[in-house]
Amino acid sequence: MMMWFARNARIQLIPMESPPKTISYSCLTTKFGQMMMGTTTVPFTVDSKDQVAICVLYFIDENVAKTYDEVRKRWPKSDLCKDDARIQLVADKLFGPDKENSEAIPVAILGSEFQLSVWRALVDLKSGETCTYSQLAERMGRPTAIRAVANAVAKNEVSILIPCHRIVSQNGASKYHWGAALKQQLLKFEKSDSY
DNA sequence: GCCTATCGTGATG
DNA sequence: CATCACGATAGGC
Repeated sequence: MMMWFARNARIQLIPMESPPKTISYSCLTTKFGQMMMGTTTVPFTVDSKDQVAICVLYFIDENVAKTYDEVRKRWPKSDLCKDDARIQLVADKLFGPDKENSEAIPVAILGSEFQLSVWRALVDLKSGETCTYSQLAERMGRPTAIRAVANAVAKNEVSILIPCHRIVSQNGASKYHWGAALKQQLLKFEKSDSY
């Protein structure tokens, strides 16, 4: 069985102040299909050393070229550098046996305060747990900003790691950037205890 | 099903 | 700046 990310992997969200200068990327084969991962380097908060953080994680739903174009379009000012070795290193940390007690996975994000708070709320959702857009809005203390929350959810660059698939609409309609079918698969898998 | 309230974004001038 | 159109929504009818 193809490896999948650890169920209770801890995600450390690191806000960026500007788009990454360079994004090192490569493709991965996962249980739910091919993905493209991109990383950048961000400064540690404690010392001045840099660390590698994931800033892009897209499903490749058609082909690599199309997904590359999506990344290119989202990050027009960043240099995209193919770097299989670096991505493999990160992937080895992310996938495999349950990493429940291991170190947090650094994820670099760029967005408004509102978007950051939505994404932080998403990361708090546990595997197998779902939440509606309106529940999320209420949790943020912005009960009427439902559409705004949905917009922010949709801007998530890092699928799976920021688990936007766990947000569902109140009548089960539930859209997803990479297709409602994949979203259902992910949810079913997370509820099935088949890690 | 259609209609409308709602609100952060991004585009546009 | 001001304005406008646009959603991965929800609720009323």
